[in-house]
Amino acid sequence: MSRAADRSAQGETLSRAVWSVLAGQGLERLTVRAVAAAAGCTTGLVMHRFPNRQALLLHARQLLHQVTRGRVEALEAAAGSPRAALRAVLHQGMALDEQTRQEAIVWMGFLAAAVTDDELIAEHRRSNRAWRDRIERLTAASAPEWTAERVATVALALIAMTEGVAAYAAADPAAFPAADQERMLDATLAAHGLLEADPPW
Amino acid sequence: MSRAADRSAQGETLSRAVWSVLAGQGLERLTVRAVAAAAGCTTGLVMHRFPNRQALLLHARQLLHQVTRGRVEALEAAAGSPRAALRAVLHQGMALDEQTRQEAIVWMGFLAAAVTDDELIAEHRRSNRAWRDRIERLTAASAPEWTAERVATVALALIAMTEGVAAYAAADPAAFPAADQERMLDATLAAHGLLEADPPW
DNA sequence: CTCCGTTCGTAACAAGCGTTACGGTAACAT
DNA sequence: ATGTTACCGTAACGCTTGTTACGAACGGAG
Repeated sequence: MSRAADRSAQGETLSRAVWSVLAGQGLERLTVRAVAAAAGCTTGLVMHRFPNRQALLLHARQLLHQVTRGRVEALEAAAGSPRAALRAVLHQGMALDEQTRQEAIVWMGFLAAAVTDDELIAEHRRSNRAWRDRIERLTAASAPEWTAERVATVALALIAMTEGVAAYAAADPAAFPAADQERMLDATLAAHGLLEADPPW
Repeated sequence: MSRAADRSAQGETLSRAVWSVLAGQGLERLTVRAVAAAAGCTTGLVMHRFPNRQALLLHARQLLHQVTRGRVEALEAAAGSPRAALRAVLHQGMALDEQTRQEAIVWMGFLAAAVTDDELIAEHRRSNRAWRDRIERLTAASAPEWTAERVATVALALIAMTEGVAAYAAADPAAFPAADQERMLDATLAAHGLLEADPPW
Protein backbone atom coordinates (compact mmCIF):
# COMPACT_ATOMS: atom_id res chain seq x y z
CA MET A 1 0.00 0.00 0.00
CA SER A 2 1.28 3.42 -0.87
CA ARG A 3 2.25 6.02 1.66
CA ALA A 4 -0.55 8.39 0.74
CA ALA A 5 -3.14 5.63 1.09
CA ASP A 6 -1.65 4.69 4.43
CA ARG A 7 -1.97 8.21 5.67
CA SER A 8 -5.54 8.46 4.51
CA ALA A 9 -6.45 5.08 5.96
CA GLN A 10 -4.94 6.03 9.27
CA GLY A 11 -6.87 9.26 9.27
CA GLU A 12 -10.04 7.28 8.80
CA THR A 13 -9.09 4.79 11.50
CA LEU A 14 -8.46 7.60 13.93
CA SER A 15 -11.68 9.36 12.99
CA ARG A 16 -13.63 6.18 13.59
CA ALA A 17 -11.88 5.89 16.92
CA VAL A 18 -13.09 9.40 17.70
CA TRP A 19 -16.66 8.31 16.93
CA SER A 20 -16.23 5.23 19.06
CA VAL A 21 -15.04 7.16 22.08
CA LEU A 22 -17.66 9.85 21.58
CA ALA A 23 -20.45 7.27 21.40
CA GLY A 24 -19.20 5.10 24.23
CA GLN A 25 -17.65 7.48 26.70
CA GLY A 26 -18.99 10.89 25.79
CA LEU A 27 -17.44 14.23 25.12
CA GLU A 28 -15.86 14.57 28.54
CA ARG A 29 -13.71 11.50 28.07
CA LEU A 30 -12.87 12.27 24.45
CA THR A 31 -9.14 12.65 25.06
CA VAL A 32 -6.24 12.10 22.71
CA ARG A 33 -5.17 9.16 24.83
CA ALA A 34 -8.62 7.58 24.71
CA VAL A 35 -8.73 7.98 20.93
CA ALA A 36 -5.28 6.44 20.59
CA ALA A 37 -6.30 3.51 22.78
CA ALA A 38 -9.47 2.97 20.72
CA ALA A 39 -7.42 3.06 17.54
CA GLY A 40 -4.84 0.66 18.94
CA CYS A 41 -1.92 3.05 18.72
CA THR A 42 -0.18 5.65 20.83
CA THR A 43 -0.66 9.35 21.22
CA GLY A 44 2.48 9.85 19.18
CA LEU A 45 0.82 8.60 16.01
CA VAL A 46 -2.25 10.73 16.61
CA MET A 47 -0.20 13.88 17.04
CA HIS A 48 1.86 13.07 13.96
CA ARG A 49 -1.27 12.61 11.87
CA PHE A 50 -2.99 15.77 13.16
CA PRO A 51 -1.42 19.01 14.36
CA ASN A 52 -3.66 19.09 17.43
CA ARG A 53 -6.79 17.71 19.02
CA GLN A 54 -9.01 20.29 17.33
CA ALA A 55 -7.92 19.20 13.86
CA LEU A 56 -8.54 15.58 14.82
CA LEU A 57 -12.12 16.34 15.83
CA LEU A 58 -12.70 18.42 12.73
CA HIS A 59 -11.53 15.62 10.46
CA ALA A 60 -13.72 13.13 12.27
CA ARG A 61 -16.67 15.49 11.90
CA GLN A 62 -16.04 15.96 8.19
CA LEU A 63 -15.73 12.24 7.64
CA LEU A 64 -19.03 11.69 9.45
CA HIS A 65 -20.72 14.05 7.01
CA GLN A 66 -19.06 12.36 4.07
CA VAL A 67 -20.05 8.85 5.16
CA THR A 68 -23.67 9.70 5.82
CA ARG A 69 -23.84 11.58 2.53
CA GLY A 70 -22.66 8.48 0.70
CA ARG A 71 -25.27 6.40 2.41
CA VAL A 72 -28.18 8.70 1.66
CA GLU A 73 -27.09 9.09 -1.94
CA ALA A 74 -27.17 5.34 -2.35
CA LEU A 75 -30.63 5.21 -0.79
CA GLU A 76 -31.81 8.00 -3.02
CA ALA A 77 -30.46 6.32 -6.13
CA ALA A 78 -32.08 3.01 -5.21
CA ALA A 79 -35.50 4.52 -4.55
CA GLY A 80 -38.16 4.10 -7.20
CA SER A 81 -39.83 7.48 -6.75
CA PRO A 82 -39.19 10.85 -5.12
CA ARG A 83 -41.56 9.99 -2.29
CA ALA A 84 -39.86 6.66 -1.69
CA ALA A 85 -36.51 8.42 -1.72
CA LEU A 86 -37.73 11.05 0.73
CA ARG A 87 -39.00 8.44 3.12
CA ALA A 88 -35.90 6.25 2.85
CA VAL A 89 -33.55 9.16 3.42
CA LEU A 90 -35.48 10.47 6.41
CA HIS A 91 -35.80 6.93 7.74
CA GLN A 92 -32.06 6.45 8.00
CA GLY A 93 -31.76 9.69 9.95
CA MET A 94 -33.62 8.34 12.95
CA ALA A 95 -32.15 6.19 15.73
CA LEU A 96 -33.67 2.84 14.85
CA ASP A 97 -30.94 0.38 15.79
CA GLU A 98 -27.68 0.36 17.69
CA GLN A 99 -25.79 1.64 14.65
CA THR A 100 -27.94 4.70 14.01
CA ARG A 101 -28.38 5.26 17.73
CA GLN A 102 -24.64 5.60 18.18
CA GLU A 103 -24.49 7.91 15.20
CA ALA A 104 -27.07 10.13 16.85
CA ILE A 105 -25.00 10.23 20.04
CA VAL A 106 -21.91 11.09 18.04
CA TRP A 107 -23.79 13.79 16.17
CA MET A 108 -24.90 15.38 19.43
CA GLY A 109 -21.44 15.06 20.87
CA PHE A 110 -19.97 17.01 17.99
CA LEU A 111 -22.72 19.58 18.35
CA ALA A 112 -21.93 20.01 22.04
CA ALA A 113 -18.24 20.27 21.24
CA ALA A 114 -18.93 22.89 18.58
CA VAL A 115 -20.05 25.41 21.19
CA THR A 116 -16.43 26.32 21.84
CA ASP A 117 -14.96 25.48 18.43
CA ASP A 118 -15.55 27.85 15.53
CA GLU A 119 -14.33 25.47 12.85
CA LEU A 120 -16.48 22.69 14.22
CA ILE A 121 -19.60 24.82 14.22
CA ALA A 122 -18.86 26.01 10.69
CA GLU A 123 -18.60 22.41 9.57
CA HIS A 124 -21.81 21.63 11.42
CA ARG A 125 -23.63 24.41 9.58
CA ARG A 126 -22.29 23.31 6.22
CA SER A 127 -23.43 19.77 6.90
CA ASN A 128 -26.85 20.90 8.04
CA ARG A 129 -27.31 23.13 5.03
CA ALA A 130 -26.51 20.25 2.69
CA TRP A 131 -28.93 18.02 4.56
CA ARG A 132 -31.67 20.62 4.50
CA ASP A 133 -31.12 21.29 0.79
CA ARG A 134 -31.40 17.59 0.07
CA ILE A 135 -34.69 17.21 1.91
CA GLU A 136 -36.06 20.35 0.29
CA ARG A 137 -35.16 18.98 -3.13
CA LEU A 138 -36.79 15.64 -2.41
CA THR A 139 -39.84 17.33 -0.95
CA ALA A 140 -40.21 19.54 -3.99
CA ALA A 141 -39.93 16.52 -6.26
CA SER A 142 -42.52 14.72 -4.15
CA ALA A 143 -45.01 17.60 -4.32
CA PRO A 144 -44.33 19.53 -7.51
CA GLU A 145 -47.42 21.70 -7.10
CA TRP A 146 -46.28 23.23 -3.81
CA THR A 147 -44.89 26.72 -3.50
CA ALA A 148 -41.25 27.12 -2.57
CA GLU A 149 -42.22 28.41 0.85
CA ARG A 150 -44.43 25.44 1.59
CA VAL A 151 -41.67 23.10 0.46
CA ALA A 152 -39.17 24.80 2.74
CA THR A 153 -41.56 24.77 5.68
CA VAL A 154 -42.45 21.11 5.40
CA ALA A 155 -38.85 20.12 4.75
CA LEU A 156 -37.84 21.91 7.93
CA ALA A 157 -40.55 20.08 9.81
CA LEU A 158 -39.24 16.77 8.50
CA ILE A 159 -35.57 17.28 9.27
CA ALA A 160 -36.34 18.74 12.69
CA MET A 161 -38.62 15.84 13.53
CA THR A 162 -36.19 13.10 12.55
CA GLU A 163 -33.31 14.86 14.25
CA GLY A 164 -35.34 15.35 17.40
CA VAL A 165 -36.57 11.80 17.59
CA ALA A 166 -33.02 10.59 17.07
CA ALA A 167 -31.95 12.63 20.09
CA TYR A 168 -34.79 11.25 22.20
CA ALA A 169 -34.22 7.66 21.12
CA ALA A 170 -30.46 7.92 21.52
CA ALA A 171 -30.87 8.81 25.18
CA ASP A 172 -33.71 6.38 25.90
CA PRO A 173 -34.02 3.62 23.30
CA ALA A 174 -36.53 1.64 25.34
CA ALA A 175 -38.96 4.57 25.52
CA PHE A 176 -38.71 5.32 21.80
CA PRO A 177 -38.64 2.00 19.95
CA ALA A 178 -38.07 1.84 16.21
CA ALA A 179 -41.71 1.04 15.52
CA ASP A 180 -42.85 4.26 17.22
CA GLN A 181 -40.38 6.31 15.24
CA GLU A 182 -41.50 4.74 11.98
CA ARG A 183 -45.16 5.27 12.79
CA MET A 184 -44.35 8.88 13.58
CA LEU A 185 -42.56 9.36 10.27
CA ASP A 186 -45.34 7.77 8.23
CA ALA A 187 -48.06 9.65 10.08
CA THR A 188 -46.33 12.95 9.44
CA LEU A 189 -45.62 12.22 5.79
CA ALA A 190 -49.26 11.18 5.41
CA ALA A 191 -50.49 14.30 7.17
CA HIS A 192 -48.57 16.40 4.68
CA GLY A 193 -49.80 14.26 1.80
CA LEU A 194 -46.33 12.94 1.03
CA LEU A 195 -46.81 9.25 1.71
CA GLU A 196 -46.96 6.86 -1.20
CA ALA A 197 -49.08 4.34 0.64
CA ASP A 198 -52.37 5.12 2.35
CA PRO A 199 -52.25 6.66 5.81
CA PRO A 200 -52.24 4.07 8.60
CA TRP A 201 -55.73 5.00 9.76
CA MET B 1 -32.94 35.43 55.62
CA SER B 2 -32.95 32.04 57.26
CA ARG B 3 -30.16 29.56 56.91
CA ALA B 4 -32.22 27.04 54.97
CA ALA B 5 -33.36 29.69 52.51
CA ASP B 6 -29.76 30.78 52.08
CA ARG B 7 -28.70 27.27 51.24
CA SER B 8 -31.50 26.85 48.75
CA ALA B 9 -30.86 30.23 47.16
CA GLN B 10 -27.18 29.44 46.82
CA GLY B 11 -28.03 26.14 45.21
CA GLU B 12 -30.13 27.98 42.67
CA THR B 13 -27.41 30.57 42.09
CA LEU B 14 -24.87 27.84 41.46
CA SER B 15 -27.24 25.95 39.19
CA ARG B 16 -27.83 29.06 37.14
CA ALA B 17 -24.08 29.50 36.95
CA VAL B 18 -23.88 25.96 35.58
CA TRP B 19 -26.39 26.89 32.89
CA SER B 20 -24.46 30.04 32.11
CA VAL B 21 -21.17 28.22 31.65
CA LEU B 22 -22.83 25.43 29.70
CA ALA B 23 -24.49 27.89 27.34
CA GLY B 24 -21.52 30.17 26.90
CA GLN B 25 -18.50 27.91 27.05
CA GLY B 26 -19.83 24.44 26.42
CA LEU B 27 -19.49 21.16 28.20
CA GLU B 28 -15.73 20.95 27.81
CA ARG B 29 -15.18 24.09 29.86
CA LEU B 30 -17.83 23.26 32.43
CA THR B 31 -15.41 23.03 35.35
CA VAL B 32 -15.99 23.65 39.02
CA ARG B 33 -13.75 26.70 38.81
CA ALA B 34 -15.66 28.13 35.86
CA VAL B 35 -18.96 27.64 37.67
CA ALA B 36 -17.58 29.29 40.79
CA ALA B 37 -16.34 32.24 38.75
CA ALA B 38 -19.73 32.60 37.04
CA ALA B 39 -21.45 32.51 40.42
CA GLY B 40 -19.02 35.03 41.88
CA CYS B 41 -17.63 32.77 44.54
CA THR B 42 -14.81 30.30 45.03
CA THR B 43 -14.57 26.58 44.51
CA GLY B 44 -14.71 26.18 48.28
CA LEU B 45 -18.34 27.28 48.42
CA VAL B 46 -19.27 25.04 45.52
CA MET B 47 -17.74 21.97 47.13
CA HIS B 48 -19.41 22.77 50.45
CA ARG B 49 -22.81 23.06 48.83
CA PHE B 50 -22.43 19.89 46.76
CA PRO B 51 -20.45 16.74 47.55
CA ASN B 52 -18.94 16.63 44.08
CA ARG B 53 -19.22 17.93 40.55
CA GLN B 54 -21.69 15.22 39.55
CA ALA B 55 -24.17 16.30 42.23
CA LEU B 56 -23.82 19.91 41.12
CA LEU B 57 -24.71 19.03 37.55
CA LEU B 58 -27.59 16.85 38.65
CA HIS B 59 -29.10 19.62 40.75
CA ALA B 60 -28.74 22.09 37.89
CA ARG B 61 -30.44 19.61 35.58
CA GLN B 62 -33.31 19.05 38.00
CA LEU B 63 -33.78 22.78 38.46
CA LEU B 64 -33.90 23.24 34.69
CA HIS B 65 -36.74 20.75 34.49
CA GLN B 66 -38.54 22.43 37.36
CA VAL B 67 -38.25 25.92 35.88
CA THR B 68 -39.46 24.94 32.42
CA ARG B 69 -42.29 22.97 33.97
CA GLY B 70 -43.44 26.06 35.85
CA ARG B 71 -43.36 28.07 32.66
CA VAL B 72 -45.37 25.63 30.57
CA GLU B 73 -47.91 25.20 33.35
CA ALA B 74 -48.46 28.94 33.38
CA LEU B 75 -48.86 28.94 29.60
CA GLU B 76 -51.25 26.04 29.77
CA ALA B 77 -53.34 27.71 32.45
CA ALA B 78 -53.51 30.96 30.49
CA ALA B 79 -54.59 29.30 27.25
CA GLY B 80 -58.21 29.54 26.25
CA SER B 81 -58.50 26.10 24.69
CA PRO B 82 -56.64 22.78 24.52
CA ARG B 83 -55.41 23.62 21.04
CA ALA B 84 -54.18 27.05 22.11
CA ALA B 85 -52.45 25.43 25.08
CA LEU B 86 -50.84 22.82 22.85
CA ARG B 87 -49.51 25.44 20.49
CA ALA B 88 -48.30 27.75 23.25
CA VAL B 89 -46.50 24.96 25.08
CA LEU B 90 -44.82 23.65 21.93
CA HIS B 91 -43.99 27.19 20.92
CA GLN B 92 -41.89 27.86 24.01
CA GLY B 93 -39.92 24.67 23.36
CA MET B 94 -38.34 26.02 20.20
CA ALA B 95 -35.30 28.32 20.02
CA LEU B 96 -36.97 31.58 19.06
CA ASP B 97 -34.90 34.17 20.90
CA GLU B 98 -31.63 34.39 22.75
CA GLN B 99 -33.23 33.12 25.95
CA THR B 100 -34.72 29.96 24.50
CA ARG B 101 -31.70 29.47 22.26
CA GLN B 102 -29.43 29.31 25.27
CA GLU B 103 -31.83 26.93 26.96
CA ALA B 104 -31.60 24.64 23.95
CA ILE B 105 -27.80 24.71 24.13
CA VAL B 106 -27.94 23.93 27.83
CA TRP B 107 -30.39 21.10 27.22
CA MET B 108 -28.06 19.55 24.65
CA GLY B 109 -25.08 20.07 26.93
CA PHE B 110 -26.76 18.10 29.69
CA LEU B 111 -27.71 15.44 27.18
CA ALA B 112 -24.12 15.12 26.03
CA ALA B 113 -22.95 15.02 29.63
CA ALA B 114 -25.46 12.29 30.43
CA VAL B 115 -23.65 9.80 28.21
CA THR B 116 -21.23 9.04 31.04
CA ASP B 117 -23.48 9.86 33.99
CA ASP B 118 -26.17 7.38 35.01
CA GLU B 119 -27.98 9.75 37.35
CA LEU B 120 -28.01 12.48 34.75
CA ILE B 121 -29.47 10.22 32.10
CA ALA B 122 -32.09 8.96 34.55
CA GLU B 123 -33.11 12.55 35.25
CA HIS B 124 -33.15 13.23 31.53
CA ARG B 125 -35.52 10.33 30.94
CA ARG B 126 -37.80 11.39 33.76
CA SER B 127 -37.94 14.90 32.36
CA ASN B 128 -38.63 13.66 28.84
CA ARG B 129 -41.36 11.33 30.01
CA ALA B 130 -43.11 14.18 31.81
CA TRP B 131 -42.81 16.36 28.74
CA ARG B 132 -44.12 13.64 26.45
CA ASP B 133 -47.01 12.91 28.81
CA ARG B 134 -47.96 16.57 28.85
CA ILE B 135 -48.02 16.84 25.06
CA GLU B 136 -49.97 13.61 24.76
CA ARG B 137 -52.52 14.92 27.23
CA LEU B 138 -52.88 18.21 25.37
CA THR B 139 -53.07 16.41 22.04
CA ALA B 140 -55.78 14.09 23.30
CA ALA B 141 -57.73 17.08 24.60
CA SER B 142 -57.28 18.81 21.26
CA ALA B 143 -58.54 15.82 19.25
CA PRO B 144 -60.88 13.82 21.50
CA GLU B 145 -61.97 11.52 18.67
CA TRP B 146 -58.50 10.13 18.05
CA THR B 147 -57.38 6.72 19.21
CA ALA B 148 -54.71 6.55 21.89
CA GLU B 149 -52.19 5.29 19.35
CA ARG B 150 -52.79 8.17 17.00
CA VAL B 151 -52.50 10.60 19.89
CA ALA B 152 -49.19 9.08 20.96
CA THR B 153 -47.85 9.07 17.41
CA VAL B 154 -48.71 12.69 16.69
CA ALA B 155 -47.52 13.82 20.11
CA LEU B 156 -44.18 12.16 19.44
CA ALA B 157 -43.97 13.91 16.10
CA LEU B 158 -44.61 17.24 17.78
CA ILE B 159 -42.09 16.93 20.60
CA ALA B 160 -39.46 15.53 18.26
CA MET B 161 -39.99 18.33 15.77
CA THR B 162 -39.75 21.14 18.31
CA GLU B 163 -36.76 19.58 19.99
CA GLY B 164 -35.04 19.07 16.68
CA VAL B 165 -35.64 22.57 15.41
CA ALA B 166 -34.39 23.93 18.72
CA ALA B 167 -31.16 22.02 18.17
CA TYR B 168 -30.80 23.31 14.63
CA ALA B 169 -31.59 26.89 15.56
CA ALA B 170 -29.36 26.82 18.61
CA ALA B 171 -26.37 25.98 16.46
CA ASP B 172 -27.28 28.30 13.58
CA PRO B 173 -29.80 30.98 14.54
CA ALA B 174 -29.37 32.90 11.29
CA ALA B 175 -30.30 29.89 9.19
CA PHE B 176 -33.37 29.03 11.27
CA PRO B 177 -35.09 32.30 12.19
CA ALA B 178 -38.04 32.41 14.54
CA ALA B 179 -40.50 33.01 11.73
CA ASP B 180 -39.43 29.80 9.98
CA GLN B 181 -39.84 27.82 13.17
CA GLU B 182 -43.29 29.25 13.79
CA ARG B 183 -44.40 28.57 10.23
CA MET B 184 -43.14 25.03 10.63
CA LEU B 185 -45.09 24.54 13.85
CA ASP B 186 -48.31 25.95 12.43
CA ALA B 187 -47.97 24.00 9.19
CA THR B 188 -47.53 20.76 11.10
CA LEU B 189 -50.35 21.43 13.53
CA ALA B 190 -52.54 22.29 10.55
CA ALA B 191 -51.50 19.16 8.67
CA HIS B 192 -52.59 17.08 11.64
CA GLY B 193 -55.79 19.10 11.97
CA LEU B 194 -54.78 20.54 15.31
CA LEU B 195 -54.60 24.23 14.47
CA GLU B 196 -57.32 26.53 15.73
CA ALA B 197 -56.88 29.02 12.93
CA ASP B 198 -57.00 28.16 9.26
CA PRO B 199 -53.91 26.68 7.62
CA PRO B 200 -51.57 29.32 6.19
CA TRP B 201 -52.26 28.32 2.60
C1' DC C 1 -17.32 38.55 76.86
C1' DT C 2 -16.31 33.99 75.65
C1' DC C 3 -16.96 29.89 73.48
C1' DC C 4 -18.29 26.99 69.77
C1' DG C 5 -20.19 25.52 65.50
C1' DT C 6 -21.00 26.83 60.87
C1' DT C 7 -19.46 28.84 56.69
C1' DC C 8 -16.36 29.46 53.10
C1' DG C 9 -11.98 31.32 51.09
C1' DT C 10 -7.02 29.66 50.45
C1' DA C 11 -3.89 26.54 49.20
C1' DA C 12 -2.41 22.32 48.22
C1' DC C 13 -2.64 17.54 46.34
C1' DA C 14 -2.54 13.70 42.90
C1' DA C 15 -4.25 12.62 38.55
C1' DG C 16 -5.07 13.49 33.94
C1' DC C 17 -4.86 16.66 30.12
C1' DG C 18 -2.77 18.47 25.35
C1' DT C 19 1.43 19.00 23.50
C1' DT C 20 6.47 18.63 22.59
C1' DA C 21 11.09 16.64 22.18
C1' DC C 22 13.87 12.88 21.48
C1' DG C 23 15.48 8.40 19.81
C1' DG C 24 15.19 4.18 17.49
C1' DT C 25 13.60 1.76 13.48
C1' DA C 26 12.11 0.69 9.02
C1' DA C 27 11.90 1.91 4.20
C1' DC C 28 13.56 4.17 0.30
C1' DA C 29 17.31 6.10 -2.90
C1' DT C 30 21.76 5.82 -4.61
C1' DA D 1 25.66 -1.63 1.28
C1' DT D 2 25.11 2.74 2.99
C1' DG D 3 23.24 7.24 3.85
C1' DT D 4 18.93 9.62 4.35
C1' DT D 5 14.43 10.39 5.34
C1' DA D 6 9.97 9.57 7.16
C1' DC D 7 7.59 7.39 10.71
C1' DC D 8 6.06 6.73 15.37
C1' DG D 9 6.61 4.91 20.19
C1' DT D 10 8.43 6.75 24.71
C1' DA D 11 8.78 9.93 27.97
C1' DA D 12 8.47 14.12 29.65
C1' DC D 13 6.81 19.01 30.04
C1' DG D 14 3.60 22.54 31.96
C1' DC D 15 -1.02 23.15 32.89
C1' DT D 16 -5.71 22.27 34.47
C1' DT D 17 -8.77 19.27 36.62
C1' DG D 18 -11.68 17.45 40.82
C1' DT D 19 -11.10 17.03 45.39
C1' DT D 20 -9.33 17.60 50.17
C1' DA D 21 -7.36 19.87 54.27
C1' DC D 22 -6.78 23.77 56.92
C1' DG D 23 -7.65 28.08 58.98
C1' DA D 24 -9.92 32.57 59.34
C1' DA D 25 -14.24 35.04 59.97
C1' DC D 26 -18.74 35.25 61.46
C1' DG D 27 -22.91 34.64 64.42
C1' DG D 28 -25.72 32.84 68.06
C1' DA D 29 -25.68 30.69 73.07
C1' DG D 30 -24.48 30.86 77.73
